Amino acid sequence: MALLPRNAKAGMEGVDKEKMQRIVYETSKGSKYFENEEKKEALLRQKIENMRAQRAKLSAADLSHYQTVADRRILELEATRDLSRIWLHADMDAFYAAVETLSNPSLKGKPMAVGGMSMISTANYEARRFGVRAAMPGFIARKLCPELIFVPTDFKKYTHYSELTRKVFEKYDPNFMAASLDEAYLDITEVCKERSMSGGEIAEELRKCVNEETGLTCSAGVAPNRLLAKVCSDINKPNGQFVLTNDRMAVMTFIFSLPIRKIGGIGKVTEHILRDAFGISTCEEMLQKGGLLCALFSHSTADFFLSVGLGIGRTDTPQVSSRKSISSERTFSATDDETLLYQKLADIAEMLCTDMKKGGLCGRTLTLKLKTASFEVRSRAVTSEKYFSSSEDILKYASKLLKAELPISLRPTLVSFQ
DNA sequence: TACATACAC
DNA sequence: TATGGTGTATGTA
Repeated sequence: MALLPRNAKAGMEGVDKEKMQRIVYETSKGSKYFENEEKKEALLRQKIENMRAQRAKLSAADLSHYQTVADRRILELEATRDLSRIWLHADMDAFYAAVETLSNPSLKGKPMAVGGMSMISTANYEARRFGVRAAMPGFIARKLCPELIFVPTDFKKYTHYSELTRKVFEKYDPNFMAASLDEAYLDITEVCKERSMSGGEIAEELRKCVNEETGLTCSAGVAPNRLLAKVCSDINKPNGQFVLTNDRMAVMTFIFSLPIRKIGGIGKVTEHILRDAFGISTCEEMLQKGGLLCALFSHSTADFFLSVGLGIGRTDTPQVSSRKSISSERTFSATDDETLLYQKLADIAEMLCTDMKKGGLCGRTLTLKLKTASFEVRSRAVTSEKYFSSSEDILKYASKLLKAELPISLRPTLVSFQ
């Protein structure tokens, strides 16, 4: 059985979820994609079995040792808790879909998705009631909702509206952090102080201002750190907000009942592992099983899990770091025609080169990413002594990597790291 | 460094 | 008919 869609959202009361899942399953079943997903799930189950076995091997002495490690680490993390800042996470509601509705008001009230038959970027709330989701292929969405209207993506438009929202964010925090076109983190500590307003009042005003400037709605979360603010912005979505006060007890009460999947950085796989190998579903259980986590995960991963259990997150504003990689990838229908594969490779190399020139970037490591006809993903890399940026160099290294993989039926991609 | 995974949007 | 593209982080060998 396939795993649940990754964003089974609220607002779905009175909806036949079983019927939706059956439609998704029936539509996917038997496809190459589906078979690959099953293979991946089998590997995950294997991994979970391995972790259970490792867990069972721990002696009483091991357990008490790791409990001590966890207890000490929890104290150290607690000492770093910072309740002095107020963070706001702003998240535009169904952003791409909302922008498209602004430019075509006849879409209002109708189920609509931005994207095409192979992939959907965003669905409006009317479409979500049918189970239509971001990252769902359009042909499945249409089975769920035959009336669904498809609108092609138009990034220029979304970038324009994104800039309008950022002009508003800037007024509340000149150093705000843009997380994507439709999300941002703002440290509103100073503006709250200067204007003697609460975080909630600032959030109300900011959302009103965003709406006046763009005609779009957003939701906001206000909390003592970014990790919590992000969780909070999802609680009263759409067009709502939620405030978590800067109080240790309030934070602990809030975080303890929270399902781990709500935390940014904990996805489908981690949720599955923690639940099936350790019986952890809530953040409180992260703390309770801290010893096991310290025994079986790396230092940094265990630290992350424990800090989640404590509701501790980043409160600093990191300076914008330079980017670490640039890539260009295209998926096309599978072929084993080598001439055609080299032609596709040359096209992608050209696109990558154009982007690198635009950004004034060059790289030393080139990674060729290959998607096989059966949806397996492989990557092959080379590092050269000197930096390169010309399409000839890119194609030279990429062709060499591709040649070593032939014959193969592919749908490729290109990545260059610097 | 090479490769695979996980995650976010 | 048909399951994306871009970037970051991390674990492991």
